[in-house]
Amino acid sequence: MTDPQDVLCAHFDRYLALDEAERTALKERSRVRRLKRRGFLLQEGEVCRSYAYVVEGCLRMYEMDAKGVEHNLQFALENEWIVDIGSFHAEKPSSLFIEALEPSVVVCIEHADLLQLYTEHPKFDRNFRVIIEDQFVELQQRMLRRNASSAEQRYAHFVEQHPELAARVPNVHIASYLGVTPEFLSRLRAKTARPS
Amino acid sequence: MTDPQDVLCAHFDRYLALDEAERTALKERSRVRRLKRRGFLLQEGEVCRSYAYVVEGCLRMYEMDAKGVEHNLQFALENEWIVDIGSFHAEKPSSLFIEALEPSVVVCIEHADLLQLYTEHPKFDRNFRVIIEDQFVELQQRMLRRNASSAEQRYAHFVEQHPELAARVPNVHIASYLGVTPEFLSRLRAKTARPS
DNA sequence: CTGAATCCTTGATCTGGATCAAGGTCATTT
DNA sequence: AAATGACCTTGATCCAGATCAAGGATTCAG
Repeated sequence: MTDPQDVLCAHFDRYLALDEAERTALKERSRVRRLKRRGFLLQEGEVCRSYAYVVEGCLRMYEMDAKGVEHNLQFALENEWIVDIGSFHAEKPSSLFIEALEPSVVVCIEHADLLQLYTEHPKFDRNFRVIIEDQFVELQQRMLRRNASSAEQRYAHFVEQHPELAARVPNVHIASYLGVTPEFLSRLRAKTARPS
Repeated sequence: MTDPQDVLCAHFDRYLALDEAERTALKERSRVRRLKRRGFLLQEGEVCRSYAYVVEGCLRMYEMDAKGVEHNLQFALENEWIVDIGSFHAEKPSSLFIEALEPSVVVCIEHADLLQLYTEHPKFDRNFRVIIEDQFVELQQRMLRRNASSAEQRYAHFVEQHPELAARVPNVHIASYLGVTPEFLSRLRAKTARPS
């Protein structure tokens, strides 16, 4: 049960549980990858070839702007998915990077394999639909917060909702995710820690 | 072919085309609603009961904050979907409003009906998965722009990508969607219109 | 053990965009 | 034909957060 692919199967069982055939197909059509800290799963200009499920570790997906500044779009901890869906489906070059923040283990499904899974076992259509819907809802709420709340409120909310990330990920990356500079986040932290 | 439900069927044909049985099921399980300008499809506190496809008109989805300020999350023109997916699937009260900005015609699918469609015709799982994926990718890009670009750049991009909306929707709403005040958007417009 | 990344912090200053206030133009209602 | 309200604009002022600059604390490679 510590086998990465079994972990992935168990993950799907939290949605519409898989039967034996689906489980086998999933294992055949996925593969385990290990990344060292700072290793890239995707770099700007490449096509995003795999839909990745994190079994262990922590990754981030970000874009680099014209000035070389990075903007974090998403983190993925254990049991979360990470992929540039646009690039993956269109098989077009991505503008994003996916980097491991810790030594990580992911289970990858490539484009052709996922299509096979979809057509041979429609349950995957269903499960991936639900997975994406959940991510979509979260992203919508994040967008609303970005427009409706101050940096201070956004940071407080982040720490409350993602204590795990707040503890494991450097503040520079959290700042970028929240849309503020690391300096300003540092000041916010100083303020809320000791409102003496 | 000017029948709203036929328009909806035609829309699905752009993904995995529907067969006769699916088409019939879809028509049975959806219903047409007409909204006058300023009419609400959803109000804060209600459960979002319908997945809505816009056949004619224009709607917006927004949240109202503690100070009574509105924050636009999404617009929907002809051939676009609008729904609070979180509320819809969990059948929990929404914090959002969906309002018609023009007299509009929408085709609505209610929760129980959509579940029926999903289980009786797995193709709907597929099609709705793809529809959501596309919306998700757009929202991700919007999130990145929100963090990486200035208000001026975001507005320019909006006008370029959504000339239709820029023409049909009052600037107050565009400002809110972009995350700036109407006053500031007005100044941006004045600047770019005549850099004399 | 040592130099060099990373990461965090703090200060001084600057600015994009908010806020407050007022006036102007239409369109819709009565 | 007023009158209300929706929408846009412009000015004056203010502030949240950026930028620039420097220093300290860990961690890590050689």
